Amino acid sequence: MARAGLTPDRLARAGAELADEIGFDQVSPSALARRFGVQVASLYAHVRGAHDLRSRIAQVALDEMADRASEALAGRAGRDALVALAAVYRDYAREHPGRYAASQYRVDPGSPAVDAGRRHSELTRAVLRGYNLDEPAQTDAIRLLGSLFNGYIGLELGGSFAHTSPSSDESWPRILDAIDSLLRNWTKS
Amino acid sequence: MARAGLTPDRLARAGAELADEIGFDQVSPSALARRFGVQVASLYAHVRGAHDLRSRIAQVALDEMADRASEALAGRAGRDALVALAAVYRDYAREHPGRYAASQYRVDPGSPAVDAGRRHSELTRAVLRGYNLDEPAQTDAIRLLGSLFNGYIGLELGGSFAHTSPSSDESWPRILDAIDSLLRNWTKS
DNA sequence: TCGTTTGCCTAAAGCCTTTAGGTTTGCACA
DNA sequence: TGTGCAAACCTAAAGGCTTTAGGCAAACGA
Repeated sequence: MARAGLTPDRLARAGAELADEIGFDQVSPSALARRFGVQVASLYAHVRGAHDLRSRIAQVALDEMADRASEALAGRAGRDALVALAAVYRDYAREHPGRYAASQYRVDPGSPAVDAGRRHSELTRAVLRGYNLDEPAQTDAIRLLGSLFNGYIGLELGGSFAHTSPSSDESWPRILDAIDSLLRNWTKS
Repeated sequence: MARAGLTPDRLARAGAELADEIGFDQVSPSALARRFGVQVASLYAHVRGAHDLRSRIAQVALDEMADRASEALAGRAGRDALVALAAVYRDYAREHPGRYAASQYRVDPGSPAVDAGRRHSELTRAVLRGYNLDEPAQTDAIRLLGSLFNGYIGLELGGSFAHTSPSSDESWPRILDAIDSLLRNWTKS
């Protein structure tokens, strides 16, 4: 009987692919074992259980997004950086809806995903360097941007903006323009 | 054997309470039957299945929030209305985390929850009357506000803003101030 | 070559969802 | 006051998912 070569990492990566195909909340030890042609119980040697598996997939997604964001922000500042960061998240969510859903998975404190969260904060902070905000406005702005991106993508993926005009693609850049202007004039608000 | 007096409505309402107690995704036909002291199969006479049950709970939550918002907006305009609407959503989410989670449940097109969604849009549109935006900026602004509220509450409930200063309670009004200013100057952006 | 570790297996318990079909309850109406 | 009927609730059962326990065999070091 040839071995499948399972490792926690390969499981997480395959789980991420599976999430994009069948939806994150359909991903389970059971579904993943099927994909590897392996008995369900075999997964439990590599992963503590369903929750652990999903957390690892979340981690994969958060890391991938942070990597993309890092790359996109290199050499950009101000409005350019803002638009680029926004595009990274939105594009990632559209290319990989399952992984994006995974990134929203409630992960328990102490997990490495908390660090990934911090990494995303820092990337947003980098964007804000172009706007010269001082504390606490900078933290407020990080929260605003995080909320807006998450919220917009969530609603868009949920279909809230479909079947209404203007299209979501048209609204998005105009909203970013408005936010750019807001950030440039934050103190004067 | 005394009857429990089940109806689709009572099930949805009890499901909403249960969601606040044990978390929305723990709510299931099985859990609800336990609470009513009834066999699981009995629920299937009133509700088509787990998905239908959760959709009905989502509906309850969306309606309750819209009712509160309606009341809160009466007699308010401009910044007051904005702050009041934001408070309705945020307070509801904190008082009823399970119900709030339910309101995010992906509901299929054609369901009455779609109308509830429209009702929320209209309430946001009412807030914007105080800012004199014309189309398509008004739709953009509705989407911005919806995204921001949903996003902020989601992150806050997920603990993303805990353990960092300033507290979420401090950031929130400042963010609303910034948004108020943004809306007042939208065209000039 | 042999032992040991490790990877994957079978088996089984316990939970959940859903369907099928039976019994009882209580209301409408004679 | 009885009687019939629709509904409400029940038992039974199939099938899926998660998790634990213990067994066989493959790979690897000595």
